[in-house]
Amino acid sequence: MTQQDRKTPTAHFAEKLRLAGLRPTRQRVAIAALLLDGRHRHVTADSLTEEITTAGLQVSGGTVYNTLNQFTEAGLLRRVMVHNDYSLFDTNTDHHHHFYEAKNDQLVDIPHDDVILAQLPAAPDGHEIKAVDVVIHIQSKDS
Amino acid sequence: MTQQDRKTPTAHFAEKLRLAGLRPTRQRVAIAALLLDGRHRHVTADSLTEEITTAGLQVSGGTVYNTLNQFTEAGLLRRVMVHNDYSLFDTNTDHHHHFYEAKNDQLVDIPHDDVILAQLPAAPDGHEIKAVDVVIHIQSKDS
DNA sequence: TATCTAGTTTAAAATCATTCTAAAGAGCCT
DNA sequence: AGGCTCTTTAGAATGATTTTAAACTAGATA
Repeated sequence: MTQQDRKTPTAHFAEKLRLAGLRPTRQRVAIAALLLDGRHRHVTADSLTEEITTAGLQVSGGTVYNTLNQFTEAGLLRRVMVHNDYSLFDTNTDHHHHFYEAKNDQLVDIPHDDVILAQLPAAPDGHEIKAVDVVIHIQSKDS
Repeated sequence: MTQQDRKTPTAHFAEKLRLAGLRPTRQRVAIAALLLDGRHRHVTADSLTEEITTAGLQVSGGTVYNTLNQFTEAGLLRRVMVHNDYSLFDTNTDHHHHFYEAKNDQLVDIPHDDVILAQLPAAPDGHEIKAVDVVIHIQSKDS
């Protein structure tokens, strides 16, 4: 982040959205400021709504869902698939994998280098590989 | 499958359910006969209901869901996580991975040996690895 | 075989995340 | 400022899944 960015944080995120092909509306900039600040974490529509409220902001429920989907579509967020109960989004879009503990619905990042895929199958004819997701399901030893 | 199994298919599946700790009710045996015959495929609550109907059987919707969950819990089926729209179950519980094409919601098995994980991280303290799922997202080259 | 009881099934209602709707509002180009 | 399109909004709608309470059944026991 440059000094100029620090002076006008809103402009920084607005620009980021523009680059992603998204019109920087008040709501999108606000959500971008919360989610795209570089911190790596996992959010849900619900947890994000809570953050927004806590921050004293106001965004309708539908818009929270729309924004989360649009950010994901634009590559600003990444959807993580570990269960079917609700959607999880990862603010870290770099290539990395996850530990998942079902019991506590806990998701933990695994550094990129800690998983080595020595061999992958070729994609079926006419197809190409877009992404490889590794989810390591774990559980408490005493359970 | 032994010759005796062939003579009394119902008894075969009833036994299988008992071994899994599930009381072999009419409904569970019927569903087991459809899903646990050794064929490897992916089903949803919906597609299973259709199969049941086609077979001229009758099982309530709630029971289809319950049974799918119980079979999964018992290790007779495996839940596959590729999207949040509805649950997918794999009749192949052996260790293997998947190709997934989001556009057509198409899931394809990858033979066990075609993926080699040369290195895995240690599970977080106090935890152990229960399963490792690899999903390779693919897409049509011309899209 | 009749009886009992805990576990199951059922249809219907309830839940809950998510999407859709139509109307009001806001970027942004000229 | 004007205008056109994209967004937001509140609320309704959707749809998969779970829950409910009552009717039923597998399997053990007498």
